Amino acid sequence: MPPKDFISALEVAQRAGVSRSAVSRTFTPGASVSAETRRKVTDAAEALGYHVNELARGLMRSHSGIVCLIVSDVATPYRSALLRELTGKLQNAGKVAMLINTDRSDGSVDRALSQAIRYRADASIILSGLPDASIVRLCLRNGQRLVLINRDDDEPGPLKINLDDFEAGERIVTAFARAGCKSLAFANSDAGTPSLMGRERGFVAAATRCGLEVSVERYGWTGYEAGRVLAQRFLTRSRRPDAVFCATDLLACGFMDAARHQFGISVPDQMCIAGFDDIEQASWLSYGLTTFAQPVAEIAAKAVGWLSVDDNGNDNGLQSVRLTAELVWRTSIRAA
Amino acid sequence: MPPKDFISALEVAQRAGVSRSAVSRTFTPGASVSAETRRKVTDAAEALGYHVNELARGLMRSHSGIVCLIVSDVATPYRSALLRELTGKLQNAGKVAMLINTDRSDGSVDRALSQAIRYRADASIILSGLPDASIVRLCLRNGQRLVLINRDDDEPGPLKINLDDFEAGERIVTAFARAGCKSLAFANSDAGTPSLMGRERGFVAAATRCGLEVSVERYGWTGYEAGRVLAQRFLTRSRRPDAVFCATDLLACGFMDAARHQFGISVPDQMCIAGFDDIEQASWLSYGLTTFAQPVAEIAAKAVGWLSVDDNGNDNGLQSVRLTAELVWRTSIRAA
DNA sequence: CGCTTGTTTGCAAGCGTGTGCAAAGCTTGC
DNA sequence: GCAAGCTTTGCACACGCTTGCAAACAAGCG
Repeated sequence: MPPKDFISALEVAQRAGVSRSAVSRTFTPGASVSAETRRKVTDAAEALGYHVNELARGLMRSHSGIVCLIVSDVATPYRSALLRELTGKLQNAGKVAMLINTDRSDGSVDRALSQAIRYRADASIILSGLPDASIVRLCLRNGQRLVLINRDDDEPGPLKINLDDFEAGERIVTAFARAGCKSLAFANSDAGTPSLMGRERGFVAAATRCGLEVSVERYGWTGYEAGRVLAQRFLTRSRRPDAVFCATDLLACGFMDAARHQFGISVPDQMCIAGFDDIEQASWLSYGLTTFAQPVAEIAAKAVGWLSVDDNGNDNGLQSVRLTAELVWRTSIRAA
Repeated sequence: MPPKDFISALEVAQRAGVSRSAVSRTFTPGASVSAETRRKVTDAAEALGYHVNELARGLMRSHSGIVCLIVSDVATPYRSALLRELTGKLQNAGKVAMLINTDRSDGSVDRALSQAIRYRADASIILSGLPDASIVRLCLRNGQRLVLINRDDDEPGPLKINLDDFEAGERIVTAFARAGCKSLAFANSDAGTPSLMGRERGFVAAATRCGLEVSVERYGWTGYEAGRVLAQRFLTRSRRPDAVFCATDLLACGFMDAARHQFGISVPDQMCIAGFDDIEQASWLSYGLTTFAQPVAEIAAKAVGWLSVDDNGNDNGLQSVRLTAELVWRTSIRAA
């Protein structure tokens, strides 16, 4: 098999007996071509197996159609669900997703963004980490759009999509109180993300306001294993909490499993548990976790929608979106 | 903020007081540049915020550095784990991943591949679906490499990575037999994928060879819900199986949950269960699922490695790789 | 038929980069 | 001091496409 190069528009033009511009226009929506030549061109293209070279096209137009998704922990249920929504919606909008995995540590968000620039991405959507202010400015200066999801940053320019984490923390306190819980606990990771800390602050604020005992532990990454460790810490205390809010569903699953299988605690009879994210596993029979649902579809819709607003200068002022996480009731909190 | 276009090599050259070729060579590894000019160029580039335009570069060289990952059900644990490995390894190899989501039904793998062609991807890795033979040939003809993971196809050209599904099906039968199980069951999805069917065929072959009772049910997609439905079907029969092999861990989780919580069956005492994939949830305390581990890291390594072999014609004959799925023992099968 | 208006079409100038080629510069050895 | 050899540099072309511009053409109208 000879590594024959790709078919070019010129070859199509020659075969169709028209000029190169004609074939270009045929594949440019809204260009002026007669039905006759359009047919000749598409026939020739079909026969030759021609596909427009988006690289060359992106060189001429100033936009490439590429959108970078910058994300770590791709394999995590919440992240992958968001990824599914984003890629689906991006494709519907005629864009294509370039996935950059920032699992490796050192300043890799900045490296990811610089790669986005090298490929002249129209936009970048950041799901993990926080980029340096200087590179953010660089992106914006070159007309690259930027979306930050659940990463609070005050730099103006990027669109920031956040949840009502603080209020969620408050709301779950009243749910616990209504279930008759007296001694509350917050199980957090020590990642210190603004969203995680927001949930924590709202939770302890509401608890103290209600005169309820409340304590906090932070440990490790936001995964299942950390949940088990946190359970260990809380449940070996002399006085055990009877309600615990986990900053993440994964933490909650680990916590619940440890509580049940290692400490023989019955949920929700002896202890109420709530989580955050509403990952698929939260609805599994073994967990039945009452949790706050991340509106992933809505998040993705907002992000992609913002990318598609007209580029005619009017930035339409939108800088920040705040969505609410709905509490979905299952069986890990006693009925009132 | 003026949407000033990106900095080009020309501007860097002017500022550095050298020719444009010099700056091009500075950013081309292995090109001939003196230390003096290299310094001048990198300084100017730094000051101006210059980043090589990979689109233009890909136009000149015939390879773009882009590798397409074509996948459906991104949010599924096994798929997202594979995705994590692939993106990580691709980046280490200096490539960049373009993610194409084929969740939408109609012939979308073909559409995905045609997009890969339009962006002149160096290669495509297909995790889901099976492309049409004609478009496969088109890709190959243009020097695009193709990797099929767990999709058996006889078309020569692409690299095919598969597991020993049939043998795994056989091996689990002996595990069940050793645990004293008499009545075996295979819970499958009705997707009919070669890998799923391979497990099934190996399982029933070995079971009948051992003179054990065996029955098969197929239903729905390979997810948790289907597992629950399959449990319903098997466990409402007059004669219940005492060992069931689920084609997928997600099926197994659904099956186990239904068996325990809806039918009060104790696993593994009354019933042994095994799965396939070794997703993270399999190791969670609530499941402790004995299952075959997909060697995701190895799969990704093989795939990416194959993409990086020298392009100097010698296709090194490698067309097909067969990896073995190791059985990891947990607690869902009784000890011998 | 001539004039005006509107639609197609081809030409050619870019877009930002890599790279072969030859000129220029530097080093070395006699 | 000069020829030979090596390294560095600039020129100019190519890559495949879009698009402004003007020429060509078709149509409508008096």
